[in-house]
Amino acid sequence: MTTQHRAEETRARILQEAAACFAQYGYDAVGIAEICRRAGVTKGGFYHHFPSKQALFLELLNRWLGGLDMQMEAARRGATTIPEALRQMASKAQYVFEAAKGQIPLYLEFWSKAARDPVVWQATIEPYRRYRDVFRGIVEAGIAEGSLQPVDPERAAQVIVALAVGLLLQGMLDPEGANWGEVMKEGIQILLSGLEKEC
Amino acid sequence: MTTQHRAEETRARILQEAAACFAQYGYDAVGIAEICRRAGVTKGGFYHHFPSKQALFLELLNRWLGGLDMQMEAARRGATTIPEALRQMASKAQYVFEAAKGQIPLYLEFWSKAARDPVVWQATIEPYRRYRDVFRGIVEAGIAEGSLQPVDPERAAQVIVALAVGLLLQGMLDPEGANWGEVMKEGIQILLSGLEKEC
DNA sequence: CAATACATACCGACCGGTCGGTATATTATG
DNA sequence: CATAATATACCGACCGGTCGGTATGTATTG
Repeated sequence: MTTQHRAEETRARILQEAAACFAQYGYDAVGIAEICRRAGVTKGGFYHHFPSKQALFLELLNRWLGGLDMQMEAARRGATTIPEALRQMASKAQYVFEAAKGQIPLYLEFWSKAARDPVVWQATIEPYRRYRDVFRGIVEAGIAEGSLQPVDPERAAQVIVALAVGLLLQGMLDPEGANWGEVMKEGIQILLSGLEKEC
Repeated sequence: MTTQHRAEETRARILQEAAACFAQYGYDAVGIAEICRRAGVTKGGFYHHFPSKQALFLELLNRWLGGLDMQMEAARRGATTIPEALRQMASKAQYVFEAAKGQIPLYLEFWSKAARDPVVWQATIEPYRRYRDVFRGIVEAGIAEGSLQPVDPERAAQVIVALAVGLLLQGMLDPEGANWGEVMKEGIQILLSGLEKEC
């Protein structure tokens, strides 16, 4: 096996263990030493792969956001009408919830840091605005194709994003409190009842 | 001035400055020393009033939650029909957003800690479940009085809370990105369009 | 004088990051 | 093909500094 490949594996192990540590204890609470211990590397090895603790954190953030992007793209492409697309996204969300079970605290960690650190903020706010724009485009398309009522697309998009984010948070605080994927579908359903043109 | 009164003022100053510090820098990033400096007290003084940093944090949390309770109670009492009550709460939210402007990161800090610390979690989850129950009761009442469609009250309540929480988060990440109070009203409006019985 | 409300001085643990060094793989050279 | 030169991957001791918390002193008040 090439050293290059081995290095990639080490790097991946660090990322994986770091994600677990951050999710469990929080960014500040977990030290580099602990991550190194769990990943089977020493501090020297760690700082060979990452210039700082924050850089490691940012890489985790970007990987997560990249995954979300792909999920959303796929859901939209696979649908014919706009309400259909939204419903499919809601269904996808169920899978996201399932996959993200113990990791949601990590996402909360992202947001918490974003509120303070300008660099993290930039990395967070940019895709978040992208999502809002995507949904605004979707709502606009829905209005154009006549399947949605002529609401303010910007506002509607904000509401949709808010619903998704809010459910993520509830899922974090009370993971066993409900089938959050189902609640997401129900929520989108209620929103669509108010948005769809068919009364 | 009595010493008792002076002590209360010192205590209040510590709480106030601590809230500002936590909101600005985050729980972990700000040290006791900084809070003391800004409050014009020394460490000895601080630990005379609070047994620990976490105790201070919990007191701030409880004060915030208590305030929310009162706002919601008032909104419900002042309305005749259920949709009316929800709309009024949405309007109140606008005021909450305004008042909480720079403090929302602090609330995020609460949630972030709640995901980890069992004590903070208990203090957070309990009123949060209370809110969900309140909204479930409201939706049930709305169905009973015939102003809302017969949806699952539990789910509807979860959706409402999710919307509120999500908007809080958006308001934190991008305070100047929108008039979040207005978006809240719009969101409740859309939800009600889907929930109200009038088609 | 007793109790309250602070101030001062200090402790020990810990943490992010650095640095000199080593072992192994890769490449260049003769 | 052998070997020298270099780059990569990683080690682990160490450092400056910070932080939550404590022990003890002192001034004020009832």
